[in-house]
Amino acid sequence: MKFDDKVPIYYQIKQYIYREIIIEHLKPGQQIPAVRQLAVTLTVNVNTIQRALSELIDEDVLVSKRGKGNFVTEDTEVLKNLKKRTVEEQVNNLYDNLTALRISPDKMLTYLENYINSRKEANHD
Amino acid sequence: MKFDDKVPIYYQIKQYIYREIIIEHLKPGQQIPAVRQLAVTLTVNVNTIQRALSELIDEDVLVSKRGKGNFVTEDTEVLKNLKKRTVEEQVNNLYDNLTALRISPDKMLTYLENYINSRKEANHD
Amino acid sequence: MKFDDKVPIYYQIKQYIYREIIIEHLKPGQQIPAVRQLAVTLTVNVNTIQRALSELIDEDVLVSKRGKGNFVTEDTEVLKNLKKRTVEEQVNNLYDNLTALRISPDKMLTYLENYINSRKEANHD
Amino acid sequence: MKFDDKVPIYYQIKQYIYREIIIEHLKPGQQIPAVRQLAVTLTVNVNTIQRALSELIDEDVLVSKRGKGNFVTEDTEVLKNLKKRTVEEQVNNLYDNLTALRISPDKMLTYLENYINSRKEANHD
DNA sequence: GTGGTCTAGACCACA
DNA sequence: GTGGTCTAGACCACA
Repeated sequence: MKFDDKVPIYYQIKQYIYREIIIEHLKPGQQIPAVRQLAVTLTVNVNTIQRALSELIDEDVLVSKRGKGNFVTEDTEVLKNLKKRTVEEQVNNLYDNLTALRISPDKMLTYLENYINSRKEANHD
Repeated sequence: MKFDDKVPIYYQIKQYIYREIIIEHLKPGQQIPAVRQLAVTLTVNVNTIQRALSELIDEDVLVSKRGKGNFVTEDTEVLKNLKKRTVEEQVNNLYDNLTALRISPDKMLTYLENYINSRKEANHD
Repeated sequence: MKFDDKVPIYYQIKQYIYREIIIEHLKPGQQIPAVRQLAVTLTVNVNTIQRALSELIDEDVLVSKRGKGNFVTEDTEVLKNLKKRTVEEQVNNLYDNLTALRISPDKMLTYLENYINSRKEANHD
Repeated sequence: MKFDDKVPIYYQIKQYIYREIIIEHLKPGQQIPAVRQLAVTLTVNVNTIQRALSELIDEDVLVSKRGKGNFVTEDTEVLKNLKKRTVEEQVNNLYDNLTALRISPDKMLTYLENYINSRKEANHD
């Protein structure tokens, strides 16, 4: 996995796990890979993984069982919020950043449409 | 100014200056505030400002004139690209992040529309 | 049983057994539940129970009889000390911790009285 | 400083800093010793200090200023709660633990009084 | 085997 | 100088 060196790695790992849960690569109640396994997969130090996980545990997204491993929560409320919060954050971000560039909401939609179309074409190559 | 403590401050200052130029708060050829002035305005250390500026000079967005100060470039090519690149980056970001969440382009547009509408209502309060 | 995850579980199990003996849920000379039974009751691994028990045996609080099981000691001296030591530890703890907060002995008593009264009221709900 | 090896060191450091703030060895708004200084004073690794501090920052008990250092909060609300919460926790603890030993509230008070008296005498030696 | 904690040491952003 | 992050490696509690 490639990391953006402008943002802490542990933070990017959190985002990665959010995504894996949201798209149900990691299902509710499922055990996530062992800390040492993740460290290898993501080519990152065990402590960095630990830091990400311990924040996810604090947020009740993961549940830690002593000596057994870490598991995705089964709390559907938490899971629903997770998706909602994550998507909203993205959209909110775009909106704020483009507004700061004095781009009107209408233009934002146009930009996004155009971008989507350009990607479609690119995929036809 | 508030900074996100997950991203280097000098980097956020660069973004800030990009914005000021794009929305023409800082016009082509205009002298930008003195380093010490910026440091006070942004409540940030002089070294941090320097780092941001020197990268902007490397990118030809700013031009440094010995003993006079720093100026926004007058190269219209650079300026046009600056805006285009900045906007595209934002849209690209949203697209990639929502795609990673398995959200279709159509749904992205819907999310953005809904968000825009919710903001309009909020502003009527 | 719920465990405080800041303290080793085997240690908390020791405390639990001390309590059961002090309040005579486990009587002098009585056989205590089998290791596997305790493991189920406390939802804890057998090894963890073993570790707690072997320390209790070392302390002469429990007596192990080959092939028969583990028994509460009948040594009244040991039992009397057990209670005394356990209570004293608690009181000593409170005293030390509050003294470290510069709270006078008089105030400690007041705090305890107030707390007891607040609990009484809570129980009337 | 001596640490109890039954409880994580970072946790004991948190308690230590709570105490220092409550007894105003560390005053509101005051800068606390540098991380590396604390590491030396408490003969503990820098990372262990960091872990304790970052939790205290999360709890708004400390405020971190980039490149400057860490400071005791000036939020009087937080500080008042800190003392209240800390004392209550202690008393609550004693109450629960002695109740589990089937000791009545009245007896608790007697035990505490006796203990206080025994300490007074000890000090006369 | 699994996670939790700690250490020694390094490098970086920021003041 | 000050804190934040990361690494390599160790040891321990628990399953």
